Amino acid sequence: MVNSRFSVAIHILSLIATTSDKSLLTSDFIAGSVNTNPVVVRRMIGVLKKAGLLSSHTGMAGYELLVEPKDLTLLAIYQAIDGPEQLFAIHDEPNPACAVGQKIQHTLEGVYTSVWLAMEEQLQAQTLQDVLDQLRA
Amino acid sequence: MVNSRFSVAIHILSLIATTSDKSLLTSDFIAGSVNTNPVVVRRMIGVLKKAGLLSSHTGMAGYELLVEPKDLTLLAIYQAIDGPEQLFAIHDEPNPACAVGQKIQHTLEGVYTSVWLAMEEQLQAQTLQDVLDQLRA
DNA sequence: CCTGTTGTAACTATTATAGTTACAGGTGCA
DNA sequence: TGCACCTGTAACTATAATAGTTACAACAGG
Repeated sequence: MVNSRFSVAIHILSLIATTSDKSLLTSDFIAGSVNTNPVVVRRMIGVLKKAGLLSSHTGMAGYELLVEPKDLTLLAIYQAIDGPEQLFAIHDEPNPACAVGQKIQHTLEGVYTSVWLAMEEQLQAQTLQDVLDQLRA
Repeated sequence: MVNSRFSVAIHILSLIATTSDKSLLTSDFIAGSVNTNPVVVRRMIGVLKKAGLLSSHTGMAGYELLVEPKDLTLLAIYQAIDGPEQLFAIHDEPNPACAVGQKIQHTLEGVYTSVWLAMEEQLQAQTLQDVLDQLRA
């Protein structure tokens, strides 16, 4: 099980997308919905902002999306948070004197790449708008 | 990034599958190839044994696969290790008084399920034999 | 009986994640 | 101008997962 940052990021972006009164959108308000600490929210928002997904201004309430929900794929959100993440860790320094140890890392990389590509395809196929539609349903 | 247990498990199973002289197969020998502690190996083997993938006998060197490499999918290995794992964590107790908070968990579960199914398909499509072939190549 | 092995419990170390406190500095309004 | 409220960020703590280690009981086979 991986961390919950992806879930929190989607929650935050959904909240920003669905709240029309921007003056309500403070880190404190968002933290109340996510049920966490305002600083955790501001930290996450800083990451999403750096990735160009939203804007904010010091000292002023109100966050705004910079990408239309229908154009914002979950993959873009995922990448904003975790960067070019690797799915599974590979144990380092297996014994190079062993036939298996020598090639296992490269082999596993191939295996994990195919798994990751399948995942990526799914994340690419879903947008924030899809999430919003399901939230409304 | 997830832990390296999946990688270690595949390494161990590959080693067992490719070592014909079973008397060499001690937890110490395997640990030397993986580059970890013998106890870590024995612990992992205990899990794989419990899942019915291999056999061992107290006090006696030599592990043996109970499933043919061509019939042993990576999914089976994955499930042996992590059980019915969830891919991404979902933050708990989002605010039920909020429209987003109220439905986000269920929505995210749907999203993550679709991602997991794609992953599962990939893991199901590859067997230990495929790994062995790549190790030999 | 002795050596080497497995199976396990118990402890420590390391790291990632999340939560918290604190505060500098911006914003806008009375 | 002063004040209340906000963001951005650093620094620290708490918790939990993972891996590594030590220790030892029990078994196998010469």
